[in-house]
Amino acid sequence: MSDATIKDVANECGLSVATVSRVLNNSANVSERSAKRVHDAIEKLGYSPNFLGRNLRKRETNVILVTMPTSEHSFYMKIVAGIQQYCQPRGYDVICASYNNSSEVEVRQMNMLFNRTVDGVILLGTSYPAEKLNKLAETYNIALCCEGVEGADVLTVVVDDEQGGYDAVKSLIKLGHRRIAFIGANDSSASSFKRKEGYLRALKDFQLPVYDELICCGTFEYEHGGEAVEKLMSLKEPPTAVFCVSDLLAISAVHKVHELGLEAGKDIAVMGFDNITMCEMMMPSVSTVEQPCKEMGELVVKKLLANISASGGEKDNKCYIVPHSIILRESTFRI
Amino acid sequence: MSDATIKDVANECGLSVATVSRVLNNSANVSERSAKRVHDAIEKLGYSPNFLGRNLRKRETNVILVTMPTSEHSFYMKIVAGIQQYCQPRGYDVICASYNNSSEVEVRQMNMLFNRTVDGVILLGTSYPAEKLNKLAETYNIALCCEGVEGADVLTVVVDDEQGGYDAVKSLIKLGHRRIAFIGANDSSASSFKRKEGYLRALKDFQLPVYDELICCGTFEYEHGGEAVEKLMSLKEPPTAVFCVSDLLAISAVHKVHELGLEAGKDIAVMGFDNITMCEMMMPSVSTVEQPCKEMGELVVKKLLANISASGGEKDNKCYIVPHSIILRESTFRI
DNA sequence: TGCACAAATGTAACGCTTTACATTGTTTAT
DNA sequence: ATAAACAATGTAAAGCGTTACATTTGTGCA
Repeated sequence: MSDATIKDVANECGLSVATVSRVLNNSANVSERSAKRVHDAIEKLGYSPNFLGRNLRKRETNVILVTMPTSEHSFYMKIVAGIQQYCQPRGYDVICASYNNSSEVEVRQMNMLFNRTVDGVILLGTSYPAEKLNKLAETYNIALCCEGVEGADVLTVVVDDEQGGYDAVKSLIKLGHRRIAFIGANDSSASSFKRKEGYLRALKDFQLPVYDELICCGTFEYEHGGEAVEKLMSLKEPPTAVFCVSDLLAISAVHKVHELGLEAGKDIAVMGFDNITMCEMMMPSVSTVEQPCKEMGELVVKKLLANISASGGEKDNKCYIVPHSIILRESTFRI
Repeated sequence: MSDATIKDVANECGLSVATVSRVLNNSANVSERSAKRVHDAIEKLGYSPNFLGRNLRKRETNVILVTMPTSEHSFYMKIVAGIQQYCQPRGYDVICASYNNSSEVEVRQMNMLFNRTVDGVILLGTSYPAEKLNKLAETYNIALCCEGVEGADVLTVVVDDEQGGYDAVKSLIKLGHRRIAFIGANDSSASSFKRKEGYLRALKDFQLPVYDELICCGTFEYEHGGEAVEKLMSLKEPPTAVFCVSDLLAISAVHKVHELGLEAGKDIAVMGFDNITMCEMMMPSVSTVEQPCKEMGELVVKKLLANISASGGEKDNKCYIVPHSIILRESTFRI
């Protein structure tokens, strides 16, 4: 079964391959009778068109690739869900590939773009520098989502990270906190850097001093959250609140707080960023800055598909900012 | 840049396309000098081979598809990580697609197999019945992982679900529990059904009575865990322990217990299945039956690739059982 | 020097589908 | 009745690489 080609179908029903192809693509100008004969033959032979041939001819694959630093993070998967939701009714397939934080693997995966295996790529984070991305965008259809790259004139969908950080810290201040710590990755991550900027601006706006010992820059790795908290709580004057640039770090922090015999949401307020599912499952549940993942996914792929269709010249390479929102849960409290 | 074809490269360097192709595939019998000329031309033109052409000719794509009911479950992603780890050094790419529990979407995704977009598929759960799978396996390279299908003679990698359930319940019994509840999906899920069988066998083995009111079959949805616990705890004689067929259900249960003002690991023991990352992050951390995800992923894809290579006849369609293990954490306790 | 053989390169068919263009058969308008 | 328009179908090229087979070039040995 099903190594049949369109030619076999044509022979089977006594029509030409062109007519069979027309039926397959339901083009105009094919008689009822022929259509039926073709369908019968397809049924009989268990024929399924070979997309390699079709795509080669059409110079398109109707497949969008989503790459991400790691697939073991539900945040990315939420975005993928949004992308899929938009693609499905439009005849596009979505495939994901995680490069496990290896830029080497990322480069390999981008080959799917170069060798025409996919029509476009959405990068949820990347190790490519801006110039490289700009160059790629000239020839191919690419987009960034949730992690922008400074200086990249590439279609991008992100929240306002700086403002998000600002709002998070502001909400902590409004709850009465004065000594607020920061736990983030290092500054080479655009989003972490910007969220820190927001943190600093909020302190400044509310005339709170910046204490260097309260600023913990490390990585996005889970462990870093706990380690930072350990350090913070051993200070002679520990913070009463901590803003983490990701929920994963926040959860790690909450955990460590508990391990230290303290209670998040009572002894120290913890705030994250992203609003991953786990925030609600934690006890205490974790306050955070929500990124509208589904909407971001839908928006970025909508724009990307538009670029793909508008194969002639003028591509949209704007940066779209989507609104974030503050979600207060049990891990924060009024002082 | 890079709409160059192999022909352009051939013209550029004054050699035939055959020679260029040989260089590209580093076949034997091509002179140093020619190789260099080809590489220079490729560099100059920014050429990247079109895989649609190549794959069409070679009748292979070197891509493996992994389908799953939902991508928002870290358990699946752990398996994918194992699959990727095995594939990467062997020149295969891995792509994932979630069908969001819609069999319609699943069917659509399987088209990638029929239309030769991928060389093989690994199904982490499926809505296909056994006969259908058997038929597919005749023509295509498919494998099941973590969720087997009764009666499907298809390459499969799973843990012994029945024994896993047995061992989980046995460990609860050893901790002194006598009234042990069961929270699972309905019996149409093979894994849930088997884990229940194991639960029942353990009760029988240790001469404990089966109480129907302690058996809660519903779905794999998060909410079901909490609802079941609510029901269980309102019984005149509530259980002292509960075995859940998945960690997600267990976590939901732990949550509800907390909401009811009780404490998991103290007032009631909760045990899950899978050992997803979240188990360790919970407070209390959740006891569970570990499935060796990475190993399962590696094994299933190893066998699948072997089948793909052995294109002639004798395919391996055995069912491989990998060992599970019991992990006791804070959510269980000695009574 | 000439022959046998190996290495390097080229030619062209093939894989599968789509589609511009050509052809045949019908219908409509004049 | 005849030309014109149209619907249905067919023919063959094109899309890009791979590879069996053919050809050319080069090497080693008698």
